[in-house]
Amino acid sequence: MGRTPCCDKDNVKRGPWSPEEDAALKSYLESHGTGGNWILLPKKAGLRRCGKSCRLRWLNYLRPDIKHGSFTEEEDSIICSLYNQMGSRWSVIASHMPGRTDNDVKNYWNTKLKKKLLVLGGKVKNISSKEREPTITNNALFSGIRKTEEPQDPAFSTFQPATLQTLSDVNSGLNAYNQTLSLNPDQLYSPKFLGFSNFGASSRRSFSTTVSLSQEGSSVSDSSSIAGNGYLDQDSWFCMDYGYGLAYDNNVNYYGMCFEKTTSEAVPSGCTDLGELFQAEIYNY
DNA sequence: AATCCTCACAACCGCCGGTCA
DNA sequence: ATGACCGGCGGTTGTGAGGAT
Repeated sequence: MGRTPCCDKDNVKRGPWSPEEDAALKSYLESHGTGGNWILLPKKAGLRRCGKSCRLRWLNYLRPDIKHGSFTEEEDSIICSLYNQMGSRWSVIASHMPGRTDNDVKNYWNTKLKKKLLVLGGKVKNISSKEREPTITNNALFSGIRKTEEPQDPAFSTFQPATLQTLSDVNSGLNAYNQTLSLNPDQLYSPKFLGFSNFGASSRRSFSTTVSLSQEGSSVSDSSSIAGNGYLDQDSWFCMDYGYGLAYDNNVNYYGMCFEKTTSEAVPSGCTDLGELFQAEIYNY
């Protein structure tokens, strides 16, 4: 026994809404509201549509406060960061972006952002403290990681499945990190994550980046103080919280950040949660 | 010009949780 | 306590436009 359907599927119109239907729905809602019942609404409004369909059309398209048009880089960063924190809770993510609907955000993620980010080939799994074994490479954790496209840069054609070690056994210090991570306050959207930008440029890798950090990752917030020349070349690593990141340059060429091996070298001073810190290799996407 | 392919986005489907009789 | 109903949500599919061949 399934649930009773919300409407008679044989007698309702489906598919794209016509301008006339839009006008009828909008007119009715503006003068009467929903009346607390979407199921009865189409009949009252003279529409041969399912109530759910009316609700969706209104919420996702007809509502006056809907923002149409392209997503901004700021919105990109918000989506990526919140997705990193909470996963596919699109309605919650959309609630942080006035004028955007959960459907908008979901579609945008699925059609654009995910492709740009999924160099990882899958969502990065969180690692419990139990799974963290200092200095032990844990291939299994990242067995699913792979590039989704051949790298543009021949230098990265030898991509190997990612491996991972924690940094929990390394000493604190600055010497391993000779790249500048300039913190851009404009990208600080939430206490729960930070934006790093303006890595500077090498001849091959010019980009700024927004790195999503979990709450614990706030411990790396002073990474901007890392001494360096502002350049990140193809062999460079940088330290970030567990998660994944989005990087893009001024031409909106996206890079993925693949968490990979760690080093016995030091992490920046101020990184207090070493168990959460890994290194990421950056790949062209 | 015709066909195929890709992409973006709108729309649908089915499940879940809250509410209420 | 139970079941029906409804709204909300996330996953998935459908559709049309535009580009490539």
